[in-house]
Amino acid sequence: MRSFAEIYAFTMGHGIQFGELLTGQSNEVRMSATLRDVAQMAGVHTATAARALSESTQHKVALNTRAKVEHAASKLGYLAHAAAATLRTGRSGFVGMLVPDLANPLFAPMLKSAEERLRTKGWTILIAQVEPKESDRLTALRTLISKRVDGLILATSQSNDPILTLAAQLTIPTVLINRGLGDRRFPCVVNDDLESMRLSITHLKDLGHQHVLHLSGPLNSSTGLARLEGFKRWAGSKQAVAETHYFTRAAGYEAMRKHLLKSPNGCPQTAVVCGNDLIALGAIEAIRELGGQVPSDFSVLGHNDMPFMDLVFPALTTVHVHTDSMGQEAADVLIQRMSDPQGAVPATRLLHPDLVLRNSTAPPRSERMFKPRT
Amino acid sequence: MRSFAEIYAFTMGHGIQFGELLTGQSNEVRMSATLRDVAQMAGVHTATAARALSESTQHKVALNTRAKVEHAASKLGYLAHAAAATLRTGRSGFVGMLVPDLANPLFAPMLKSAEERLRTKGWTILIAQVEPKESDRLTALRTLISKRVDGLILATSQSNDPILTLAAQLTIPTVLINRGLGDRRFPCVVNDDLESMRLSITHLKDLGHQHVLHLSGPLNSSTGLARLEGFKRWAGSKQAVAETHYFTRAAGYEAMRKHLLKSPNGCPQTAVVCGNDLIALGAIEAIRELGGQVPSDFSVLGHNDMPFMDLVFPALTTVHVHTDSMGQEAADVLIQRMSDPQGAVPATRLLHPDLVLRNSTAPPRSERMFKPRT
DNA sequence: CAATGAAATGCGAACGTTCGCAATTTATCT
DNA sequence: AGATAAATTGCGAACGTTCGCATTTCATTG
Repeated sequence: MRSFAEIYAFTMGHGIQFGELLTGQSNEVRMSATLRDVAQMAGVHTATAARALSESTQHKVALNTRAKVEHAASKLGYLAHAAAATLRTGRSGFVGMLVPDLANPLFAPMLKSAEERLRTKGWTILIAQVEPKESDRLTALRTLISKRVDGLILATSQSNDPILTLAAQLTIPTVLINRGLGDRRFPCVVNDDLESMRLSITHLKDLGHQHVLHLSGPLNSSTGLARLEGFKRWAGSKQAVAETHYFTRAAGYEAMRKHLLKSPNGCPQTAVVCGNDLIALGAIEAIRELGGQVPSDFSVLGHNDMPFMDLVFPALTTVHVHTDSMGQEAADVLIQRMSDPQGAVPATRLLHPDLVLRNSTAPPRSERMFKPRT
Repeated sequence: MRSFAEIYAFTMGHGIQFGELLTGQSNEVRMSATLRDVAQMAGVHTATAARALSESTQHKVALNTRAKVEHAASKLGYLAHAAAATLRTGRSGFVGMLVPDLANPLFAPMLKSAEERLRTKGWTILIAQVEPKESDRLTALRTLISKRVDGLILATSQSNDPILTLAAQLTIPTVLINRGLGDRRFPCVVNDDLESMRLSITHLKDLGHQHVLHLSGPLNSSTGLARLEGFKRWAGSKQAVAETHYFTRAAGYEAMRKHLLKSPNGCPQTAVVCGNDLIALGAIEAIRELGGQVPSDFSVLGHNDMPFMDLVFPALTTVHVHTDSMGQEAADVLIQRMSDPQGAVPATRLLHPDLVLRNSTAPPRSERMFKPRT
């Protein structure tokens, strides 16, 4: 434990000065100096102290009073009580962010870049991870509302999600991220999934593939839906499609396995376009387990280009989604909406994806059918 | 846009009833019914309404008044104003979490599991990502303090971090996670890095390795330091060590490259024990670039077992750190401290790591020296 | 120097909740 | 029934900030 003197010298050097408030004995700081204390010490009224301390109002204060107040504030280690300000102003400085799964590496860059952007502008992120269960999602949202968030970033909305309705009703500035393309009520920041699929399918056609399977994600998610539409649009509606119920490795594994095992004559498809990278990883596992090789027996295409997809084996050909720009743009749009809630709802921002060629795609195999080993 | 009736029916079905408050015209909800509104509607005093609505006090209220109040509350879509409660009680229901880098996959599971645990107990996580810069870290912490967080989870502390001193001075319940082993002021939840190193070194010795290189992480982090100590302890202090200045792929690449190029007669080491998985991935890249193979020329051991380390090539032998239990335990300890701030500081919790054998380690090569291709 | 306007400060009420205490109602017991 | 205790409710102040408005101080000008 440092000595009192050391701590004092230390905090001084960082603009915090507890000296006057340390109770000599216990080395403990009085928890919170209030604005009144500061004002008293500076010999001014609380309102004046408040004005001196707030960026936006300090021009209304004489220079030397401001100095007095600032000195007192730092001497006392004054930190404004945010809750009191919130109560008075109605603004909290919070932005609520709802994500389905924090461990999903897809969301990390979004959260990171959004947080950065918002923090520099003075907002703090309240994070809420939400279950698939509808009532839980509503509860989570209500909690955030009761904290009086100034805005919301929703990365969790299924198509027709009740929480969207609630957010709309409460007229809280809201941005949908990675979901909800086409929702008229909110600005959205999404990847251009149609373009993604165009890139994917074009790539496969160039390689010579004729029969392609789409392992779509859950179709009650706007992402899953959009990618399926893109697939149909560019690959044609006669191509095979299997829905996975989650965007997970396990779901991809299951769906691929089931598909390979269901056709008695073997599988005609030579390539698999997946709703996301995790599904692709699962699909690769299933293919291997049933005696196939990637890419020689099946080309596998991922989607999103999560971290480390360049290091898996085989390095996954996938569509890079700019999740970092996504978080950033979402933050920007939200900041705009929070500053001017009356303004028109900004148009959806479509982010251009990039195809990343790696080693999980190749020309189709020569045999027409692939028969799984059993 | 849905019709008013639809929305009404919908929200009803989810326990929210805006009916009475929708201004017929604009379809807009009056932003917030207050406790006074609820009390008025129920024909009771605000205090009674408050008692009826709070879990902990509703036993003090007659059954039918409680019903009246609850009915009014749901009818009005009442949501308590958290800031007001905070102002009055001093409790915020917030836990602040400081992490160095949200995009680092190591922290995702910690955040996820901590959030889950805390949410079920009624806390909301305030997230703050902090720069390496000292003054920024202090600013971030001060922001959290001003929000009146009930507790702190710090995943960011370097050894001797000034923010620790600040947290200690303010006597805010605090838990260190993944860092800070041995700090007497706070409970810590950390991996047993000594044990990790024991497992790693034993494994390499069993394979027959004699000369081992340690690519340590930055030594101003307690993690880097602890692992280096473990390395020295189990491998002996005569073994080679190189410090990387960050826990990143790039830093691992640089350090490994530099090490391989610096010895004119070639490199005697046959195995590399890395401070974390990212460093290991970088090291592998460097080895490959200079004409080496993993594991035939060098065995490479990671640490942490981040997501997807089973899928990289070669699948990385590494030490699995139970980051999810870490988040959970940190949350539990913190909850305990928040409920009883006077209680004794709980002992450090050491989590047992597990060695995960995969394909990046093998018996040492036969040639004594490895000469990089230039 | 008085008059005028601008700049600086003071005043005090609100924001919505909770909590100790007092007052009231209801139940319990002799 | 009357007295006592217990359960229920009301009352009102406080938490710390901000903001409109009133007041004071200061500089400027005819």
